[in-house]
Amino acid sequence: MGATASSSTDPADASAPAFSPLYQQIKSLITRSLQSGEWKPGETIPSEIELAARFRVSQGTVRKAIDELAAENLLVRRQGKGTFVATHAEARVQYRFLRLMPDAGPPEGMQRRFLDCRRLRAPAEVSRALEVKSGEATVQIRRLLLSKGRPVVLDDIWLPGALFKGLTAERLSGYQGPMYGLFEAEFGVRMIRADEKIRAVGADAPTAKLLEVASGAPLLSVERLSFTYGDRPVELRRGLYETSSHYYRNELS
Amino acid sequence: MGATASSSTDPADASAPAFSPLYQQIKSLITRSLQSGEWKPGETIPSEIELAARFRVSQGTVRKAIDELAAENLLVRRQGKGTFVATHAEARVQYRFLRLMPDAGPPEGMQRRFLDCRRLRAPAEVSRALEVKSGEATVQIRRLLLSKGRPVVLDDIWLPGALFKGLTAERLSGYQGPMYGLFEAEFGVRMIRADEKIRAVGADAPTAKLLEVASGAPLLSVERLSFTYGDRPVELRRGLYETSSHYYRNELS
DNA sequence: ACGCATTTGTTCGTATGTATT
DNA sequence: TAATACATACGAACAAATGCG
Repeated sequence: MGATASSSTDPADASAPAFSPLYQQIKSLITRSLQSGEWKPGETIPSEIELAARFRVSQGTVRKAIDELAAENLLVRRQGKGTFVATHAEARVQYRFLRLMPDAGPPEGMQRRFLDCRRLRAPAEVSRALEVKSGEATVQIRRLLLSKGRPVVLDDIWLPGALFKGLTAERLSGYQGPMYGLFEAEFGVRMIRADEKIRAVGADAPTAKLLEVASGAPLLSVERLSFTYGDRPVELRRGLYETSSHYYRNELS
Repeated sequence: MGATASSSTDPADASAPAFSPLYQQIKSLITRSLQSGEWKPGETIPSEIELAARFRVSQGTVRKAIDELAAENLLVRRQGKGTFVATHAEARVQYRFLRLMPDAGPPEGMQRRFLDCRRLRAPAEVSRALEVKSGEATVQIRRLLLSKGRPVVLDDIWLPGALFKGLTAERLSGYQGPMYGLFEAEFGVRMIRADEKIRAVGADAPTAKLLEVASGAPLLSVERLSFTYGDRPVELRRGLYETSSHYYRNELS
């Protein structure tokens, strides 16, 4: 068997944390290539046959590894065409992270208005969440989303400054398409999954003004921590949603 | 080859809606057995080998069918023991439907207090959601969930009366464990998945009194429609959550 | 329009490993 | 220890979708 895979005659793979099935090892090798940028979002990865040859395992073993990566939404399989690196430029992917739906009518692409984009030292709470040193540089973005001209979402976003050098309000405004698409295309940071904590809160005065609601009006507070490869947190976001004609959709399954 | 599966020499399977892969056909046969109650929640289903013999296909094909059913949380595989019908009596399953977490401390089992359980004709909105005829009998339940003695959740639940004959406040109060566990054990109705619509609302006067908050206080409104086998809606639930020391957890992946 | 090569999808068979009883 | 059941791994063949010449 190949050099990479475990072997009954040569079990001395000192570095590995523990035993794991072959397909899991292949899976982590593929993940590493994704992480390193060997294959970029939207591109195809090598065919199953090629990967099998490269890793010196059977096609079925590669297949099982890819199956799991596809189930985790890191890869997308397309019969007859190949296997592609998932990208936030695709509609399907966007709806995984965009949960606010209008009460009536089809899902809408809301207008964006960037209110602020500055660099500042991370507050304690932010640095803790993003796992950067306290006081380290972060990018802070504030934006409004509007539906039919009326404000619906106020987002405050924090990003680690080290990963997003050169991010400005102009870059944000100029980019068409989802913000996560910009992040992956321009900064090589791909959001894989996120945890959210949702509450109902009353609007404070400045927020009420921005969202054009009465002070104290009930708003949905959505606190999101997003992760990239290797479960590294790379975005903290706090959104306030005005839900009188929109709702947050969730599917329990 | 069985009577149901397609065959290259005998493609005349008139009844089937369309062609589908063998393992999909096996999957739907297994689903049918689950639905009919041939294997009950918590029990094992026959081994892969036995099922392969029963359906006249290879073990690998049965395996792929079961893989998908396990991914959909209808079955649970346990190496060395067998494959089990999923049940709401298990902790893992419960947390798929129980999203409210305390800000501090471990997940808690909240106390329940049933305020009401009556039979009445379905209001238009309810009958539409549950897909029963307008005015048909439904069961309506109202309950409070308490954490450390303080009310946190007010639930209003509607069920199709035809499926839940004999459901009373006493049955509900007497049953230890999750309500969905009662439903599956006593009424043979298993909740498979659910759609939720979440908003922020202000507490009206009666609600404020029950939840011991000020009138107009922001509450999370969670409207849930739950489905059983075959995507049949069997529960409509509207919850109001007091989120000053709890939050609704969601994972985007 | 047709056929061919490529790629993923399905199905079978077999052998061996690991967990449970 | 032995039997059982799921898990992993390999190999092989054909089907279906796609794109190219």
